[in-house]
Amino acid sequence: MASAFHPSASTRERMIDEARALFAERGFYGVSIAQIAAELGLTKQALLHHFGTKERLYGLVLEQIAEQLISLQPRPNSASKAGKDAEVADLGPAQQLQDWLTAMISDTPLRVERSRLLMREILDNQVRAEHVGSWYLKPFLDEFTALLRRVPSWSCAPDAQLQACLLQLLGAVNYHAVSGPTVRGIFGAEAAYQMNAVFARQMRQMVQAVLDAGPVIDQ
Amino acid sequence: MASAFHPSASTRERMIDEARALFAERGFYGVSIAQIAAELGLTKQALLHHFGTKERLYGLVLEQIAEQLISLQPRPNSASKAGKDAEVADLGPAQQLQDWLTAMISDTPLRVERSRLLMREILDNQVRAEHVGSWYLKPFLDEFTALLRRVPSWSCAPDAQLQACLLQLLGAVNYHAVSGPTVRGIFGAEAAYQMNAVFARQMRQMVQAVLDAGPVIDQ
DNA sequence: ACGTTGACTTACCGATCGGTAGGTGTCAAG
DNA sequence: CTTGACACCTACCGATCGGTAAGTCAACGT
Repeated sequence: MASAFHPSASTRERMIDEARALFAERGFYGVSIAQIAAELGLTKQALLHHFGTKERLYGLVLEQIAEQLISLQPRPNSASKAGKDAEVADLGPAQQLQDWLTAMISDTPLRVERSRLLMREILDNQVRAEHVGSWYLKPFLDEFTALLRRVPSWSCAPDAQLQACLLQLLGAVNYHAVSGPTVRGIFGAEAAYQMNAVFARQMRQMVQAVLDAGPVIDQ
Repeated sequence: MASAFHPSASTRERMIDEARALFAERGFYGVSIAQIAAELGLTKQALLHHFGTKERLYGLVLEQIAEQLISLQPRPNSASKAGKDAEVADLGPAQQLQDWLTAMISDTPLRVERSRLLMREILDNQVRAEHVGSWYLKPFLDEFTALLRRVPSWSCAPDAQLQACLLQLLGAVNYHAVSGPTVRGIFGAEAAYQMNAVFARQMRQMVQAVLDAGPVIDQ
């Protein structure tokens, strides 16, 4: 098994990368597998050979994203290491959550793609969920919920409130990256640049405000 | 011109209504004009007869939405009327903005459709903007910006900051309606119901926090 | 009675969709 | 040298896409 030399794994990755870029830009129905393949200098049958169906390719893209988002979390679990992990564990869960959300808005192209896909998936899910069994992004949201539950003022709130709060925060955070290119198109690059410089701090203020406010007391 | 009896105008409206519902649910590329027509008991050629192209139909849907969103604004302009308009004028622009955003989250099906379309348009715009001249929703955003500029603490901020702030707020507000059905699908109707009860107040807190914070000072 | 207009139809068009069938070429193991 | 696995190909499928052409049909003004 000298598959380390074999370029096949790398091709698979290139396929998923290109699929992610195009799905993010145009949406599931807005891209054909032939277009994805053409971008790679291949035919659509090469894609179908590796993934079987367009739906499965899309699913793999989303699963990869969920993993990436989870990996952005400041990790306190494997606290066996040493100093730095101990520090992370010492941070309050509220701060960890802040850091996690902040880590999501580093303005890399990859991050923009992730946000766009996240948003699109939430928009399209109810339609496509009828054809697909489970939701690709649920593991990520579950992990996220567990962290918020460790915030003292939120620990007693029902699950629904935690999820509502997190979806709201995620929406706000992702919306930034999503609206970026559109803003650039409408108002020009200069305005977009200024807005980008502002967004990060503004978003952090918002997250702080929501977390501080705590859950709404059920009347 | 006894077109009051003629059902044609009504048919046009029915077409736009159905188009809005389906575009909101599945996106521009996710629906065909034949599907829209089938839902109305017509053929796709009936739609093409009225609107020429799919793109134009979509554009009319968005223009109608922009008008509706603008009309949700508490109106201080035509302050010639009497008492109630005077009251509205007396409300600070910050409160007007709050009210406007709040008015957007009344949980009607129409409102959910509007939010979904708004979000989809922001996602798709950069792709489709290459084929279409201008942006259908710009009038709405302009009106919105003008109102924020009348808030004292924001009046001196550059346009870019106002637009950034508004896009952020709009995103948060609309995200609520958009994520609703997905949440319902994932966590069940009961959780979704609880979350819905929470969202309105949470959103208002967030808006308040962002408005109070004021623009970020350019360093 | 006649012509016009507008709503809506059937009948198409070429292009493209996702997916299947059946290859070809390469490479490594036996 | 053969065999099998794998990556990727051409060729093709039926369905559907947005859009065009040429009508049919009822209601209208004259």
